Amino acid sequence: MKAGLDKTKIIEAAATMADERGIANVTLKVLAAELGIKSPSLYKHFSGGLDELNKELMLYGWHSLENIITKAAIGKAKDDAIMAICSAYRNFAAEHKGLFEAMQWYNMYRSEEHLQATRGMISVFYQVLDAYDLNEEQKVHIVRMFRGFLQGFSSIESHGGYGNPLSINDSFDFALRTILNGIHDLQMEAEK
Amino acid sequence: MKAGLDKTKIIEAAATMADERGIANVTLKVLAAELGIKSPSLYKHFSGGLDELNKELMLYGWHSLENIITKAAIGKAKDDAIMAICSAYRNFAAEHKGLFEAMQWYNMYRSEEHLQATRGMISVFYQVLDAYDLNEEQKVHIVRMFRGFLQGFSSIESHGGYGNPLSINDSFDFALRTILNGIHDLQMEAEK
DNA sequence: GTGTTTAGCTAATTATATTAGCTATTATAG
DNA sequence: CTATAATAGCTAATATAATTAGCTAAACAC
Repeated sequence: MKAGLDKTKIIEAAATMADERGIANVTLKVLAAELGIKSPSLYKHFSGGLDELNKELMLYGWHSLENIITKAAIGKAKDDAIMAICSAYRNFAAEHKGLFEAMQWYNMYRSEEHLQATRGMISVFYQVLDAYDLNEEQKVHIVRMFRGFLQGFSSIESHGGYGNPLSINDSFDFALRTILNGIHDLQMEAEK
Repeated sequence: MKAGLDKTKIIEAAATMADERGIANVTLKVLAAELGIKSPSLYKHFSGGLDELNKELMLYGWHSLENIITKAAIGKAKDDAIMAICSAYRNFAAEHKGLFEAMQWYNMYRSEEHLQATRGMISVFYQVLDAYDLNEEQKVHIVRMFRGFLQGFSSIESHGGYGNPLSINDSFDFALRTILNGIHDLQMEAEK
């Protein structure tokens, strides 16, 4: 009973490690070494082993992202708020490549917990959209579009999939403006 | 020299298996068993082992997708062509969950080959966009937006990440219309 | 036909995850 | 405070997958 470890500390260490070496290189062995313990000891905290650790990493990641975009939206509304949370999302993915990987990668074949984990982040989008004159169905479509775009764009960008790095910011802005225009169009229809 | 295997046959078998059980469950052992050989024999075809197999799977996936969206665009132009290739992309992801996983998952820390692999698919988008009056920079932004959206949307959908399954088609249509409107707006500016 | 390549094999090695069982430290009941 | 219970850590052992080494026989080249 030397290293005063708990689940949280271990998950944070694993997240840091994932960002540094990639999620695939976070093994129980090397994680334990980093924490100054032996790998079997990790089972005292995660009886489900590596699998459970990955799941917790996924949950931790989505909760972190939720917090970050929530803070990004403070004091902002409408288009400003949307741009803020989208940028925060993108930055999070860029700064936490490994964790972001875990957030998507893990979810294979386990949608239940993943749905739960993303619920908080999604509700931030819905709250921001409440400031617009949109019906429920429209909001669903818009949130899904944002989620799809943000996840894909961030993922591609993180992996260096966008050849020319020069204007990625411009591409991101272009995309956000395009979606915002779509929202504005729905507004105009509603006002008729 | 019994089983007349070659790289292509092995990759196709691995792809099928990935779609059935998930990419993480495609092990050399079980793949070899499926092919009627022993796992060390796979090294005669892939000296790089599992790693190389995954890379080949990634390449195979992007080339397949390229072919599929190319065919989807035949006889179509402008908005029709775009909708066709986007739907084909989405369907491909839905029908090849495991392979699609490999296409994204693998690329971690190896962007070179991934860039090569996606080039073909990307050029299909550029060709379709040639029918519009857009400058090069605008095309870059639009293609990046499509890629981001399609990858993220398809990935989330495949993993059951969109809670209510009822209107996912509508959400997809909404998103495509939104992006197309963005393109049309650029057109109108160009005509001034 | 003889010689070479090579796709397959078995056996052995390495690496990781995981389980079992032990121990000492911490926490708790009295 | 002391006795007792939990538990975080350990070592040793097991299981499974990837990989390497070296062998063999089928296919092929001439």
